[in-house]
Amino acid sequence: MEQEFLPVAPYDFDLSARIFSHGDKHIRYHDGTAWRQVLRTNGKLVLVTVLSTGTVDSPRLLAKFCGAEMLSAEEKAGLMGLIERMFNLRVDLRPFYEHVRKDPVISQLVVRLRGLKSPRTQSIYEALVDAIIEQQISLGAARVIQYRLVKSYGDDLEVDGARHYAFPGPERLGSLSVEELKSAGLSGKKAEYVRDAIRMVAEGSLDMERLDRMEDLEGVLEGLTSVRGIGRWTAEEIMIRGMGRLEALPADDLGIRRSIARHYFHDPKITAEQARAVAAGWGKWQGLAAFYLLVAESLERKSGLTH
DNA sequence: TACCAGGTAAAAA
DNA sequence: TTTTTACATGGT
Repeated sequence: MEQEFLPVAPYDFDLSARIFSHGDKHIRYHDGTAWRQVLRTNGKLVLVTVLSTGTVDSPRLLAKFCGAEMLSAEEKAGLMGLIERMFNLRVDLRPFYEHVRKDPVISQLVVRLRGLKSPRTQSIYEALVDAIIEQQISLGAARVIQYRLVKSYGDDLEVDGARHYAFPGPERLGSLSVEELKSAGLSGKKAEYVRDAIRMVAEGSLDMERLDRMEDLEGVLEGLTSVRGIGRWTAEEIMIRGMGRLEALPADDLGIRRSIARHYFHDPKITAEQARAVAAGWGKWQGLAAFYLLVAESLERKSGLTH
C-alpha cells in the first residue's frame, strides 16, 4: 500500500531525516534515501517506509505501509496525519528565513540547509521518555539505552523475515518495575521519573493533550516542569521534539550552548543566559534555529572525519 | 583509569 | 537561598 505526500515547500526530506542515519535498522533509521520505522494507528502496527520523489522546491514523498492486515480508510488517514506531524510537513519555512535574514550566522545556514525541518517523535509521550533518558549522559549512551528499552519491551512486527520493533506503549512502560527499567540502563531515579510520569498521564493528573493545545509557551513549560523529573531542559526538549513547538529552545543544553558559543562568542563555553540572549533574536523560531546550528555542526564533523 | 557527556532533585551549607 | 552530590552508561 502506498501513499503520496506534498509537503509545504521548501522541504529537503533527506536532509531533515539525516539525524536518523545512525539509527538501528530494526527500530528507526534513514539510509540516505529512505526512512523506516514502525508506527501505530488505531492500535495496529505498520512498518512505514518514506522516501523523497521530488525536489526541495517541489517536494513530494512516497510512503509505503507494510506488515499490517488491511487498513481501514480511517487508519490510513491516521497514519498520514502522523507522518505529516512527525516531519512537520505543513510548516512553512519562508517566514523563518525572512525573520533571520539579519542574523549573521543563521542567515548563512538557511542557505546551506535550505528545506531543513526538525522531525518530531511519534507521540509526546515518546519525547518525554527519550528526554528523561538523555538527561546528563552522552547522546551515544542514551541511544544505546533507548534502543535496549525498545527491543526489550516494545511490540515487534515481522516483515519479510525481518523483525522490527515499535516504541513500547505507555501501558506497557508504565507497568514495568523500576528494576526492569534499570535493566535497560536507566538509573534508579530516571526509572522512577519515567514510571511516575506515565502513571500521571494515565490517571489524568498530567494532561499532555491540554498542554499541547495551550497557546502560551510559559504555561506549557510550567505544566511540564511541575512533574518530578522534568526540569526546564527536559520540558523544552518535549516541547520542540514532541509537540513541534519550534519556538522552544533548550538553552541549558550543552550542545546548543557550545554551538552558540562557537559562532557568537570567543569563549568556548557560555551560560544558558548568554545563549538565551542570542536566541531571543530568532523570535518564535528559536528551537528551529538551534536545530539548524546542530545539523550544521554534525555535517562539519562528518566532512572533517573523511579528510 | 579516569573523566566527561545535550540534567535533576534532594541534601548540605 | 545557594552550593554540592549521587546517579547510570558509553566513548575517549
